[in-house]
Amino acid sequence: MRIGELAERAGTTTRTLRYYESRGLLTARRTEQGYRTYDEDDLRLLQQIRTLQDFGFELEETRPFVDCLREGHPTGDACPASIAVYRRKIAELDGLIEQLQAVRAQMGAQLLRAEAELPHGPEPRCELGTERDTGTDTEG
Amino acid sequence: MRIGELAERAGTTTRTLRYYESRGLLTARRTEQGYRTYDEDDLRLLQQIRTLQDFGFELEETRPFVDCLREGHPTGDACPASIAVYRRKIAELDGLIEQLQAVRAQMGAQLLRAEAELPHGPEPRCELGTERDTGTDTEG
DNA sequence: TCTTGCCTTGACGTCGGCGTCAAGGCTTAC
DNA sequence: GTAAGCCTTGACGCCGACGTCAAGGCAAGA
Repeated sequence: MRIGELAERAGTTTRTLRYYESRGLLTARRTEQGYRTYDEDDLRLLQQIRTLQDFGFELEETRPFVDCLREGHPTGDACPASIAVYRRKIAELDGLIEQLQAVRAQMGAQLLRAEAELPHGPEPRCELGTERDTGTDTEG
Repeated sequence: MRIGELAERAGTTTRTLRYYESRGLLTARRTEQGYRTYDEDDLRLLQQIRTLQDFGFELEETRPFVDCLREGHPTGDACPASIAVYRRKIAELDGLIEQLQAVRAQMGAQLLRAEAELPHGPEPRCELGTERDTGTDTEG
């Protein structure tokens, strides 16, 4: 298939595929006329990249998975290098989540304080019955 | 005080302060020589901005807090507009945390699966005695 | 033949929050 | 007088993952 079809099947754009190629992640055969052509393996490789991107991976971080697939493994994470990246990203995620939860807690406290100090009391944003609940729960 | 001192006291750079000024967030009086001068109120305003930035606010989102302080309120969140931003950001945070936790769970599962399918079993990354500890610390 | 629609390469634009450099002015110390 | 150290404005650079535009080639259909 050519670049337009691959892009559409993967739910992305031709620009993105050319960009991946420029980064050395997605190579293409060429027709005599210079058109890029791809096969189903390329589609799988591309889907792997997109999945990881959706997970928040930077492009460079997808490279071990791409290499793994290129080596003939059935999945991109069937290699130690990919697994190492998984581990690193999970640790990053855990740290980030922890940070965000801390910020969330601080902001929640600030909000409560600020609301309490407002001249006219806790601003009735929208009347959900009474003030029994603000709708936000602080579960861990 | 002049820009250098303010920057240092706020733990930031002169470039940043000029940038804030260009965005209309931090105004300055001028000496006859054209030097920017600031007072303690400006420092407080700047600290407010920096705190919010640390919370992950975009500059534009700090504007209501800045306006609030300029109106003479003791804190930047003593105004309805600021509180509205708090609420929005908290909702954003909650959504983001939820997303990240979902991604985290998926990646954890993927990692387990991939490890299990590795030829030589679950890769002994490094032998830390036994598996008594995963060693995650919370960086600042 | 002409239009339509795919493809090519190349190159500049975007966004946010600054970093960094250039060229120069003011003041103070030596 | 000159070097140091502050300040000024202006402008380009950076990062990541592309978007978008330009100018043109190739193929298929009316």
